[in-house]
Amino acid sequence: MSEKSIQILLVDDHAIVREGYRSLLQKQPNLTVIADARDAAEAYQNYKTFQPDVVIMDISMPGQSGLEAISRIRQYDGQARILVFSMHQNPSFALQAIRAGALGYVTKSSDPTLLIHGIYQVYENKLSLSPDVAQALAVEKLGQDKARLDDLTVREFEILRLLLEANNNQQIADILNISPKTVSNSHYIIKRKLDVNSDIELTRLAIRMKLLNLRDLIDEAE
Amino acid sequence: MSEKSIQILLVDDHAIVREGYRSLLQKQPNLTVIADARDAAEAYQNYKTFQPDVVIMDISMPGQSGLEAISRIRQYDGQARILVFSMHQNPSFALQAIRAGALGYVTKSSDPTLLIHGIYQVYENKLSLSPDVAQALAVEKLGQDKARLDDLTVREFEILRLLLEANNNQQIADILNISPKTVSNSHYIIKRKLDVNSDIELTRLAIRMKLLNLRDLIDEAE
DNA sequence: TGGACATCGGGCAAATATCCCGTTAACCGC
DNA sequence: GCGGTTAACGGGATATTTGCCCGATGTCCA
Repeated sequence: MSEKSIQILLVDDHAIVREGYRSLLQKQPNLTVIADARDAAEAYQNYKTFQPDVVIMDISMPGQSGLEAISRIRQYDGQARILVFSMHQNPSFALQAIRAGALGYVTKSSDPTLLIHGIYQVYENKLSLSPDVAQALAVEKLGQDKARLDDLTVREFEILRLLLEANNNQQIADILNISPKTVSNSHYIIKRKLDVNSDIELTRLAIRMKLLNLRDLIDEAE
Repeated sequence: MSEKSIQILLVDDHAIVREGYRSLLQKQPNLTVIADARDAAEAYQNYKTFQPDVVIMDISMPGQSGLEAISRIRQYDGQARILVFSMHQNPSFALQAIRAGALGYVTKSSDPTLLIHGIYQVYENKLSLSPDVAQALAVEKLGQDKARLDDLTVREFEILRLLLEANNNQQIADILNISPKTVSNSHYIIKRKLDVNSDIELTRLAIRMKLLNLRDLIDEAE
């Protein structure tokens, strides 16, 4: 055990979840939560201010996503150690998070000890994936449908996510601070890479790939 | 202030979130967490065992849903006071929860004080909705959402169905022996009648309305 | 230092969307 | 049968988007 405590920055948009982290992590003598943040911009600011050892990040946040925050933090500090703690078991999310610069990916439905373990792993610059995601990623290698999704760059994936939330090009441009023309170009590239000819096909594909959360779409319980 | 503490049963499948509840609620002198549960069956059992004053319930759980748990608990005890604490801002979820027998619905992104406030409200058998959901529900009432599909003519409905099967305008024109221009016009009218402004929104709406059979799209079960 | 990639956006022709309009035909109550 | 109503069809005109190209810049890495 090291004498020095690991300094942690928490990023999650839900107050109750931040509260849970704090309570859980405080039981670990070697872990100290020194700051938290509720969105990508605040995460970046607080990273610069507090220089934490490890960042714990939820990637499903409204507006600018966790992926964006990961990229920006890693751009500022190539040594930043980021552990994603996400509700998505979909391995494509994990893959994109790792590509954006995360070192770890643990699902929220995992046992809390896995989160603790992941923090120590990431602190030592080791990759850490929770078993469910690791297995899903392994299985996925065998499939071909998902391979196309993995052809997307991190940025394209981000734009796809925003498109699926029914933002138009201008809104996405505003969120990402880029030109609508770039969004439009990416939109086209995404469709070409995914081999679809229309937004309807794109949306159907996204549902099959579980990029779109059905629970958000469906009113009645099944 | 009452002398007696309010006894609470927590239901959530995420350990980290249960931890957050405990930490948050323990700070309130009048609230005591006497039990928790991680799924619908356990919630029902523990309700019978502990007879809590208020149940705090997450409705997005794997397997049997929170809505089901609400129904069963209310069937067992028509006086049960249940507060749903959910990540979904979609007012339809709130509506269904209330219909199932919940007395309150607070979103997880709300300020934590709203949860505390909601608990006291529900304890006194008062309805409690967080402002974001209340507003969304109100807006929905004014609207339109359900009957809009009925505004479509038979022909428009037919064209919509073909569009959703990922046919383009020319293919539909060939199938129906009409001009592509007519298909294009109908496509536009459909979007206007359904009040959407992109095909992505159109597809999402179609899924909500169950025009698109999810089973046709999704191979694996959730 | 050179090569592979990612990101960003301009250009431009082709296609489509959007909103208007008129025509035809069917149905319905009286 | 006769107005009234509504559905179906599709042309015209313009605004907007799409599809595909291109080059500029930045980053990572061997």
